[in-house]
Amino acid sequence: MKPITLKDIAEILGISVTTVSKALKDYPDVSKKTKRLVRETAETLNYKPNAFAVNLRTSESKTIGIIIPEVVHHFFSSVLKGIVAQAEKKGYLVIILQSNESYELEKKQIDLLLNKRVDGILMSLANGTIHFDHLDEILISETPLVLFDKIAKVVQCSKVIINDRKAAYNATKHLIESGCKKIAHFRGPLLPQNSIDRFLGYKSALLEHGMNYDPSLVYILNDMSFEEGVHFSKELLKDHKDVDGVFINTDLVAIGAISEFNKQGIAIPNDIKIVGFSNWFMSSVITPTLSTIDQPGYEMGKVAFKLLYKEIKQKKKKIPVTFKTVELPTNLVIRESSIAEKIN
Amino acid sequence: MKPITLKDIAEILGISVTTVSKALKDYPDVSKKTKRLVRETAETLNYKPNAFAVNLRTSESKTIGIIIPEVVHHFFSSVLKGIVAQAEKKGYLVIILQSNESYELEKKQIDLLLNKRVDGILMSLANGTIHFDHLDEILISETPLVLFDKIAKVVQCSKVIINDRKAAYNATKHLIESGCKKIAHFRGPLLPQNSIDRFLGYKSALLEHGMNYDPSLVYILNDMSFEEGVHFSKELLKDHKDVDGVFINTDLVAIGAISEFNKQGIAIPNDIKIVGFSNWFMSSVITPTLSTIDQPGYEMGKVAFKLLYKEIKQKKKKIPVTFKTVELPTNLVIRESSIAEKIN
DNA sequence: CTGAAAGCGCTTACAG
DNA sequence: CTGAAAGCGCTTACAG
Repeated sequence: MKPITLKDIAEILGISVTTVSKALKDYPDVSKKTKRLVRETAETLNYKPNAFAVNLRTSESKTIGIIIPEVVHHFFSSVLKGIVAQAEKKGYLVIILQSNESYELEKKQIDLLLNKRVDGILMSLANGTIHFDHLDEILISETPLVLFDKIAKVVQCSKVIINDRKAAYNATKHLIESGCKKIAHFRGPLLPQNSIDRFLGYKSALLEHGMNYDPSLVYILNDMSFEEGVHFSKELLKDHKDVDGVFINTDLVAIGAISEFNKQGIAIPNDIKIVGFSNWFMSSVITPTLSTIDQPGYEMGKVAFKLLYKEIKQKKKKIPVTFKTVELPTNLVIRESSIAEKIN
Repeated sequence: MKPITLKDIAEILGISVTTVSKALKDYPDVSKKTKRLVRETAETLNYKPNAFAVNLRTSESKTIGIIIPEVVHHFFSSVLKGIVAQAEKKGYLVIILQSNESYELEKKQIDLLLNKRVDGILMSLANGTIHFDHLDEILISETPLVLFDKIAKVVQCSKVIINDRKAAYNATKHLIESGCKKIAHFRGPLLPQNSIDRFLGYKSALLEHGMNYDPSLVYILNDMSFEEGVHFSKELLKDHKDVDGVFINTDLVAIGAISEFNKQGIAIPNDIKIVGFSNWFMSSVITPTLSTIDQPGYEMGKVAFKLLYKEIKQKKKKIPVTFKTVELPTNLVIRESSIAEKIN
């Protein structure tokens, strides 16, 4: 069954393709009668404009691309959900690609999206990404780009972030105020900005509260898994028997830690207090419930798309684009794992 | 900066657009010298074929669409990951849409994909989907369609499923063999085929092992959340004090149940045994670890794409398509939550 | 109010 | 081995 075209409708009604096209797009210079006729016919035949032709004519695809490090991940899938929901509202479709934390893949995927001529790109960078020439390609092609969460400060584009440093500072400060004297940190890999920032927040909270900063209390994680939470908790207990607080880079790892501490009979929060990061729903549900930093994934996706959408519109109208960095608020959620001991 | 076109290259080299096009596509009837020249120039200018024009000419977009009920969900995001990975290998990009379990949204999204003229569609149906005329639209448009996991048996297309009934049968049988005398079931909503099938498997396992089927032991869940697991565990303990086993539709709910049983001091597996469904990674990590049915999400995504890809190729070659239903094996994973009591 | 014509950037059957 | 020409299905500036 060949799809119906404008030409088909034009022939049936004995009018020109031009008029059919204009009638369907409700141009003011077409008579009401013709419009009605055209619309009825289009309806009856179930006419659908050929998107390929429209794309070619208008040079836009009404499609954007998103590259994230990992799809099976609570935070990123929340962001994805926010993006897709918002995009659909504005008539945009979303192509999803995942870099698996690899620079090489990320680079290749940018090429794929650029070749596809998407109207815009949304990205959160891979841990393996150390230089950013591949992002320059996006900028050179004048494709609007918005980075979120795992960003590169040097890249000239709009960004949506949280203040990782401040959030980590608050988490650590909260541990101090709950009475912790020796606070460890399970941090992410060395490269990504957010694990650097969280580490810096941790460190400055210690120093500003007159506490020692001891590098041996900082453990560098790799894949940020539950298993790493278990493993490094064991290490921590071996290395520092008197540790009484941990600030952990992400909830999944923190839940691994809780599970290990529970197993070893270390009482949380009495022996050791824990604060995680991300507010994964499991953290409100584990025993003990986990204090954490609420990181608004869905909201971040929504805002990132909105920024991108605005840039796409501006580009179309040839208005010069000014880049914006939106910082979303985070929130320290205090639960059982970090409450101060009751005074006996 | 205007993108480079074939015409640009042709003009620079003083040859025709035809020859440039053929040279780049390595047609045999172009001289080696011309090919080399064209390629070098294309390389230097960073030529990228205009995908819109190629789409229009070839009537294919090298893009497929996927509609799933929910992105933020371990099983579906695993499927999505499998699809995206496999599609990328074959040069296809994936548009992601989510129905939020709503028939209306699902219908609208099918229209979006059809209007976009994707080369194929992959779907897992919403719980709210009761009739399937919207799927007929896909078939009428002759767009290849593969359903996975939440399918409709009556729809004429390829499918990737697990044998929910058999898996549920095995889960329940395992509870019986572990010594349970009174086994409850937390099932999913009434409509989706997979919650029906799992219920039927539960029921037939009981009957075939000479046990009573008592409808009051079957609880119908709605959103299959952790909270529902907590809630219905409370109900269950109120209604049936002597229950000693539960087969639960999905791990998240089962983990809610475990958490509530733990809280009430009901010993798992000694007082009550539990088997879940899906093998979410948390189930291997909770205390006690949860027995469950391993449901291969990533694999399902891979297979679904492969089927779709084959149909896309066949359609292109005008080979008539025969629909296939692939049933992926599941696996009962026995952990602490269901082991038989030791004989004292 | 209507329509002929050009053009978006490719691909490919055909001629030479 | 090379190229002129047609055509994919639209949109839109322009003429009448």
